[in-house]
Amino acid sequence: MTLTELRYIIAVAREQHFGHAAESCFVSQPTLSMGVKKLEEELGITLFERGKGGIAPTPAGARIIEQAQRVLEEAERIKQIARHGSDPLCGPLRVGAIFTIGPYLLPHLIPQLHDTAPRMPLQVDEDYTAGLIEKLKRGSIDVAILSLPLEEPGIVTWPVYDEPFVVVIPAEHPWKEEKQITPQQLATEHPLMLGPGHCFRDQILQICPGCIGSIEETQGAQIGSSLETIRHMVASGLGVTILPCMAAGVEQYNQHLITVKPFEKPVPSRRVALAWRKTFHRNKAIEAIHDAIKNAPLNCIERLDLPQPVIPKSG
Amino acid sequence: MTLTELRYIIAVAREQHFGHAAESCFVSQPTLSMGVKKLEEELGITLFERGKGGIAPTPAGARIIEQAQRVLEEAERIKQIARHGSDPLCGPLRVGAIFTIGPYLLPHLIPQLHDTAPRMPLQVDEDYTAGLIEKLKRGSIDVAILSLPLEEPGIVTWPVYDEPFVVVIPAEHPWKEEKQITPQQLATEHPLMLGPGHCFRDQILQICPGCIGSIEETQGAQIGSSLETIRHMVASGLGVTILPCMAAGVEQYNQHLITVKPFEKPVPSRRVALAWRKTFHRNKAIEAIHDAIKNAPLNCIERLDLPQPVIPKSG
DNA sequence: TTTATCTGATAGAATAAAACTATGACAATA
DNA sequence: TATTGTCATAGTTTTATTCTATCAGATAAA
Repeated sequence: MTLTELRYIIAVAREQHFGHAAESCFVSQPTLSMGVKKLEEELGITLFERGKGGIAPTPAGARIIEQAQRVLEEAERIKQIARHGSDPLCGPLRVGAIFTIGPYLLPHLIPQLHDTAPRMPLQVDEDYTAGLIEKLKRGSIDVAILSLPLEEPGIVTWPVYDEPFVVVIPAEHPWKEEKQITPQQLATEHPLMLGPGHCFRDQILQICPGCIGSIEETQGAQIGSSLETIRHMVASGLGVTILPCMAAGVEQYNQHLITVKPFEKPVPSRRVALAWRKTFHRNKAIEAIHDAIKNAPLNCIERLDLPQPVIPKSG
Repeated sequence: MTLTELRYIIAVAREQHFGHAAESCFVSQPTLSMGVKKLEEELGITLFERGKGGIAPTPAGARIIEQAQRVLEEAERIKQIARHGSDPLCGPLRVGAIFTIGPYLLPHLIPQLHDTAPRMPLQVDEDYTAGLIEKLKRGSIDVAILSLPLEEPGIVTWPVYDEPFVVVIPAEHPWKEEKQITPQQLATEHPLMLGPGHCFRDQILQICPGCIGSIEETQGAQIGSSLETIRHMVASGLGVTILPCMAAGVEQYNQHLITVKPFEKPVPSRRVALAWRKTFHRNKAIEAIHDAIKNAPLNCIERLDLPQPVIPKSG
């Protein structure tokens, strides 16, 4: 597979005509035909249906043409970087975040970064911790926002803030007069939880080992697929739950249906950190994310204000 | 520039040694050296500092190596598509959304899609309408979520829901006893607005032409960079504003500081639609997004339930 | 200092790939 | 049936890539 071949198939898809496509690529028609054929042979599939009524991409061909366009676009960006220098705040940054942080934190970051790094659009990817680590290593994302602890060779972490957990109960729950809740109390109530894979689920089980009993009972539909779902389940009176404080924000339409209660001290919390490859060199970009979080209008978290870890030169 | 050359520079960056890099690429050392040199000449910059103490990428070189990795990763995905067929619900989907929709809608979509299309991770990109259109056309995103009207050659739109606007005022505002607000009333209060470029700003001005007077007065710091900022400004008593209903959800920490009032009928609203290239063929993926919105637990919007527009074969 | 040893760069030949021109096969149209 | 337009194939030329062999500079050991 070569970039030239990819340009050929894109031209064919655009022009729907081998001759015209060849012309637009400044090569002869047989050259282009051979290029397309060679790629088809390498991939082992037909990309274009050459029949009566002109040229049409096969279903798989259409996908591959889209993908080819991406490849060329990414390749073009190499030339841009070469031309416009290496300002780390220029060019998109791929940020991954775990499901239980992304939707609550990122909306506050994006406007901030719009001011501090206007030439650095964020591309957001939400996944489980395990998926983010794999994507980081593959180079598929640049930075991950996730929950500590994390020990991974080749990955640096920078703790940013601690996020306390809170207890969320239906408005008409027996605990509605309680000031604080203890983990022991919770164990008796079978709190609703996320499914396996979410690190937040494991954190709940660590705080409140008694909750383990509720897993069997909440198998299937009772296990929420997202914190939003779980909050709706609480609002519907299906049970109580533990949420990170940023996820406890009450939507307008059910603000009278749920009640948020703090934990008794010591308040359980999770430590949220940025993570990136040691070989990633846009430190200024990482710093921009960090500072955006620092300045975000969020009042329930406890910022840590640590210096950015310095990566010693390997070799 | 060739994919081979990109593989070479990645290998050099990884091995920090031309000879070892050549070995890992199964070519001779001079071949690899020449390839690197050729790429450096084409780009017009030095990628690696060859000096005492081994090989180190230059700042721009480091960026380019990262980018090269992305190019190869995207290229690799072509082979995957060829192997694993063309299931439209398999493989990442790049979704763009305007700033005033993304943060409020997407968090509800992601868990839905996690169930209905688990093998289709979303990659989210937030931008202005103009930026989204350009990215759509470039093939940099696959689908955009934006506000109508939109007439753009080569782009199809599918209206999904109408989102009413609401008026948001500080809790201790003179209007706190009003049941409904009229556009005429608003014009007297100089509502806070987003900066130019946001289509939501233009929509406000259309509903309430009297608001135009406030632009001069609110120039500079008074213009919010995001709806979140504006909401905080309202909570601080700096003024009133108009928000799309989904953005009016009250955060826990200021739920006593702001009040939401409906508009007098006819309630102004915006029509939100999906938009994609006519040449984009993953209709099932578009449908999955549409259905996820349809089933999202959002009660203030009015779903339209139209059929997906059929794109006639061009030719 | 001298001498191995290791680094990456260079030169010229051999090989492989890609491009061209010319032509062929097939289908739709006049 | 002839014509036109389509894309595929053949054979040749040109270009690019890769190889082996060798060089020049730096470093470490004798």
